[in-house]
Amino acid sequence: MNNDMPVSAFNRVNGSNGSSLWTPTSASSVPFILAPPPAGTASHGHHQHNNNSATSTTTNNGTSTGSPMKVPVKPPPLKSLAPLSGYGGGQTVPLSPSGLAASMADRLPHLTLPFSPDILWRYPTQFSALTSSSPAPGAANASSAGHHHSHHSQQPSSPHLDVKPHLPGALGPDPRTWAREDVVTFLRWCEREFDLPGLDLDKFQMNGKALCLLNKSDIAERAPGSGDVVHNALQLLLRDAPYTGRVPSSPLTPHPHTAHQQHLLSHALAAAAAHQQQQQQQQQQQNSSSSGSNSSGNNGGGSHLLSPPNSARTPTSASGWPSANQLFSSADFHSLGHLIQQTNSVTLSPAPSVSDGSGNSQGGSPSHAEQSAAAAAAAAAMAAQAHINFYTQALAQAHNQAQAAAANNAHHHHHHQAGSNSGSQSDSEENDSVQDNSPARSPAPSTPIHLVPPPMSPLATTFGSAASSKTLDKDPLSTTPLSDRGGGGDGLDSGSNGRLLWDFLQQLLNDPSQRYSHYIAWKNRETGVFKITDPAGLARLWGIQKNHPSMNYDKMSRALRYYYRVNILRKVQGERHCYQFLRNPIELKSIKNISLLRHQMAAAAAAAATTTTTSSSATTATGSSGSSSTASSGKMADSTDASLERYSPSSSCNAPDQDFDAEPRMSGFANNNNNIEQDADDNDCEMPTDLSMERRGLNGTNPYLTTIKTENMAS
DNA sequence: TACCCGGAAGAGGT
DNA sequence: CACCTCTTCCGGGT
Repeated sequence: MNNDMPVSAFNRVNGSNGSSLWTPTSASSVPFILAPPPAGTASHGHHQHNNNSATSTTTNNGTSTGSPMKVPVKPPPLKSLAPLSGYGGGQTVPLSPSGLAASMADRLPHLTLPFSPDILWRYPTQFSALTSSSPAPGAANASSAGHHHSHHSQQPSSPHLDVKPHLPGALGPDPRTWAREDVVTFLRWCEREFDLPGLDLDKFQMNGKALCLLNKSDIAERAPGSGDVVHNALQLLLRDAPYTGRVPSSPLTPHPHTAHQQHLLSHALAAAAAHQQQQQQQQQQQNSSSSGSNSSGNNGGGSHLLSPPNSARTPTSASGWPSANQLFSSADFHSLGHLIQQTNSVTLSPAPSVSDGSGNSQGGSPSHAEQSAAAAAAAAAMAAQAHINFYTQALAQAHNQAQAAAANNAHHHHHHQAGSNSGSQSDSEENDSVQDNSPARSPAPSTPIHLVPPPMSPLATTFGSAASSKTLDKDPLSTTPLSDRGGGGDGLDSGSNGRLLWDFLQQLLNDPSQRYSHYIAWKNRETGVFKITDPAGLARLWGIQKNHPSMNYDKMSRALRYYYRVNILRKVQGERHCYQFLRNPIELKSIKNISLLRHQMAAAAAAAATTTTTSSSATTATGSSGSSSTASSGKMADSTDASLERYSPSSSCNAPDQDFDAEPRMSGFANNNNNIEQDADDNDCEMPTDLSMERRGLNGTNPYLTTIKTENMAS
């Protein structure tokens, strides 16, 4: 039985045509690279029977007989590129095994995409236009958000936003050198550029240096509703500030603080983008009235939204982010971090068992977490907006270039087709990539893919998502394989970059050159429905990516099933190897970012906590609700709850749904926009957050889910 | 048979 | 050390 999501869940908005919707690519960004398969990749095999227990033992070593070898060595096979991945990136390019090393190096330098796909991903709407080819007016904005990318060849310094160029000429490049008047000038500029509500300049009677010392929350206090934007803009300036004693952080090598901030920013941006989109949509709606879908895709189009399952839910509107906006207004902006915590990210954790205390989570209290999340999102949105403005042009340009490149490549690819495998690839664009071409491997050509890293730097720079933050300067490629990389250098997100299965799939699906279409392809991008055309081959690629040579479709599909409970994916019933993404790119991105952040924060918190006492204080801190707080360390209490609820156990999500096809849903989708309001609650499913399901009880879950699921529960 | 489902235990990374 | 995201196995269903 599948249950898929709650029926209602599906709504999605489509945008106009969808092109844009999912388009963008991957999620994240990260390009990942697949290295050639280790020589022996085995495909599967093994099964050891032993159950788990055995397995464990097995682990690495191949000890266990059966088991295979898991990675005999950790091959370096894949590597993902870094983080920048996150956003940055770009595109990936397939490499052929053979050429990897060399190619990597080469590639790095120029990544193909001018801009990272992320942008698209994040700001589909805007891009849609772009994508579609026409530069959309609104579209322009997107750029910044995405960040990264933009410049092809050159490194953009920070792709993200370059605020500088837009600043009043009077302002010096380094905020730290600003006088009071400059601060005022800057703030006024922010008001104009970002349409901020109105800043109380009296609260910013300080010089630039002092302003720079304010943290996000400080600024937020002084500028409710706009603090994040101001802060983000300021951080951008700081980041790029040439002089100062500070380290200039290059995008690539951000320094810690910066990185962290950027990280946060990236989240914010993503949210912001969403927010912006929503606003746009709302406006459009208002204007057009309720036509509902948007017609053209204008920029704002709301296209793309996949909303999650519950229809109601997602207010997401085009933007995908649900409520953010709503909340936004009122919202308090806490620090993003705080928000994030509350928010919960998505986690795929184990099943829920706990009941949540709340019971309704959503209903009642969802609030904090949600609100905060919303607030965060909103803040982010604002920031994003700003960025967007900045970058719009850049993006458009980038986009065009990208397209051009794509065109070039076009020849290569083969699309699916059979044989192909091909790979060919292009070098051109992507750079060199090598592609491999390879030989065929089994079913699919298997070639390993290489995904090229993103343009790197860009992302790295700023926002890049979490990931980006870290950066990898080095060459990602060379760096380690995913797994390995973790620690060291970049690390960023390890979590993300291609490391997350859904992210990986998104990247393959959105490969501009369609190089992986014989492994996996969209059936309906607008609705997020895709088909795994070569299960074995895809599993192999995934195995390579994760360094699990024994990966097979069975295992990979198990991983996919974990996404059901989180409402990231659902199975399209009746069609083999056919699944559907339940969240739009923006949401996914957010999930990813939130997840990363949360992770980081949790770690930090844990560390701190250990030192201090966790107990009391912790609770308060975390939860607004304060309720459970149970496990301190664990997830954040409140959020958790909330999240849990939301995600309640798998069952919850899964509703019996029926058909899926894209179509049906689509329509639903459209609705979303409208829904925005209500949904705060709905979020449940939607936002995401947390995948984790910790074992929380199902019960509490949100009503929404609950109802839906009832049945499932049974199981 | 092949796919699909989800529980359980654990690995590995952060 | 806790958490996250799978990975590995498995029994059961379609």
